[in-house]
Amino acid sequence: MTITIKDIARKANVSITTVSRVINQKSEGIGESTRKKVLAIIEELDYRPNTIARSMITKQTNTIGLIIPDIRNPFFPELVRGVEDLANQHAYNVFLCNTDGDPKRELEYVSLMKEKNVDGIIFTYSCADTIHQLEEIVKERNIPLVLLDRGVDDQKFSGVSIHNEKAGYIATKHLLGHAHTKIGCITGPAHYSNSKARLNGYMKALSEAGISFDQELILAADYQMDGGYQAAKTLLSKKAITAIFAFNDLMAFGVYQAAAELGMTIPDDLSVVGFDNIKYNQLLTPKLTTIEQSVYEMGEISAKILFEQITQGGDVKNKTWYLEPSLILRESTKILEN
Amino acid sequence: MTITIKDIARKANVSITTVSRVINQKSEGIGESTRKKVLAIIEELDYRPNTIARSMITKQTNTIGLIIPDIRNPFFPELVRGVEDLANQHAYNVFLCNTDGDPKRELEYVSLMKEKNVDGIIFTYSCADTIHQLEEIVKERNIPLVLLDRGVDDQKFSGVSIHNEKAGYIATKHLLGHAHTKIGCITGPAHYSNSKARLNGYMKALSEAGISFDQELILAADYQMDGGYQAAKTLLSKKAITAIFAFNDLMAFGVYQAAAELGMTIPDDLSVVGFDNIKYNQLLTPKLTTIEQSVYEMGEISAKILFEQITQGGDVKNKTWYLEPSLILRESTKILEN
DNA sequence: TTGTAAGCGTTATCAT
DNA sequence: ATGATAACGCTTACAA
Repeated sequence: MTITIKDIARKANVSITTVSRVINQKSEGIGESTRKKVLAIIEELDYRPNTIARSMITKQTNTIGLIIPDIRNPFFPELVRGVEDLANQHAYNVFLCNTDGDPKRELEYVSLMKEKNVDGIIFTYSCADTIHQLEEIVKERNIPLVLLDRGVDDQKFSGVSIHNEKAGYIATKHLLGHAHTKIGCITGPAHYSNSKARLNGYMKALSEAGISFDQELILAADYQMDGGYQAAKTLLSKKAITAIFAFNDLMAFGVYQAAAELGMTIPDDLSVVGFDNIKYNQLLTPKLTTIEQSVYEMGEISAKILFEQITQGGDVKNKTWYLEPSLILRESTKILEN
Repeated sequence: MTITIKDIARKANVSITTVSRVINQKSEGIGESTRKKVLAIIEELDYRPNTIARSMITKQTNTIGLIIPDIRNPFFPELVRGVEDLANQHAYNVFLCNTDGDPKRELEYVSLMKEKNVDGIIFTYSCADTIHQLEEIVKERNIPLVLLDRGVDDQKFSGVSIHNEKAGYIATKHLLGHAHTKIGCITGPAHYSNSKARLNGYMKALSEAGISFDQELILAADYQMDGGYQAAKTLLSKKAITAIFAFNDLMAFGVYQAAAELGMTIPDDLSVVGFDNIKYNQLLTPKLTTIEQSVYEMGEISAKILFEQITQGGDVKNKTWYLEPSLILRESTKILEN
């Protein structure tokens, strides 16, 4: 038998109300002697309050849901850890949910989290449609939700993201500064807001430099290594490209493979810029120049915003937070000679 | 206001018992007409039962705890995904907990999970002491627990792990087969059971080959990249080593770095075998020969065992499951010439 | 086939 | 300073 507040009360010769009071540190109105007595018995019996019963009344579970596409994508472990660490500091636990970016599963998990009565949700969604239904599901019970990395620009929810347009701009500028003008671009899925914003940055840099935009240099892929590989092969075969900007590191890895197959040397024949600064990408030869995202921090901030919403209860104004991107210079880019 | 079973009952003109029955698919004793009526109203009001209230009675939360050292260690995402996928199939959610291998946090999380009334725990612990206190904490309430990757040999709990000794044996055998006799060994922390077992395999292969064991060729590190780097530097400076067996890929990456710094070429001057077959380690040049662990599968199996224990309720016999290791031949090992 | 009522382990309200 | 008791939303005997 698990031991309950009743057992403590009985053994201490007090009411369960009193026990409840000492448990919850209600300082007012508790005799010092009884408090000590109760505490001693709690200790002795190693009693832990049943959080479920407590939740029933308080409507609080000290639990949040973290919904992401796939923890195996090396972008996410850092982020998850940032969230979990902050949650842990607040005595919260986190449910981890993998959707694979499937709209159906995304919505299912949101509903599931609601059923589990989480106090809040942190969500990286993939499908643009999701957000509409999301509003409906979430708003009815007014459960705090923070959007992560994607779709934060709508301002319908709070959100945290890197400043993607600026990042795209910086990366492209770097390549332009190295005399490249034929810059291939491997984007993420066309409907991802982060991919769109990065592309805007790319185009802005180009137009500032007075270089006309060539649609044929742009190819959308899937943020996966193999997608990057395929796109690079296509890109490199049909155009005289001297540089490629891949919208994430995974796809940049694919570019490396394609280049190797085509007998091109990086950075001599081809400059490459990635995005994310995934750990261990410095294992590549040559090391990848890339845009840094402080992913751990992103997780932390999203959790911080979520907890603000949770504690302030409901009708806080949405916050959108943009992290500053920075370019990590390594060895995969080079000034174009000829 | 959130809508409850009462609302449904009232609107359907039935008792809450009846509603409860149709929710829980108790087929017996429900009139087809009432069932339909109730179902319609549930649909109409988009009613979801409160899982918390349900848990209070059933003592089941459909939730498991997954306690690991650090999701950022590339070994774990695969594993976590394996667990989560299987959990999801069973309509379970998983709490993710990162301990950093800190004994205090390990125990804290176990207690926390107990307080959250999880139906079971999957646990990768680091500290050998942990397991004793673990028994006490867990056994009292008889909560199903499956050990992962480490410490499974004690048979005090169910567990899943690769057959580490065999793996160590295979890796060493491979190197011996390539005429290497001075084989350096970078192990994990000395008290980790998986590291010990791998070392046993190493020694077994050596002794079978009639090669005397040299303690100086063995160096313990921390399963981290930098630890591998440091160990390799020490190892390579003091002995004429022609091959290194690193007990995980991360440390093997460190070996690559050390070799590069010392002007050694892999595999010409040094053969390297890793362990884990982490994704993207094929990005290395040359690609790393390593021991494959089916980590995703490991996660799945652990969850499978856990669910068996959960459904069979308590006093099932502990199961220990060993996965077969296999050697992935790539480019980092070479027959020793001279 | 359906309903009444007890109970799960807490917290919150109102007395005392 | 302390206690009775209702309430949280559900499941489950037991009755009808």
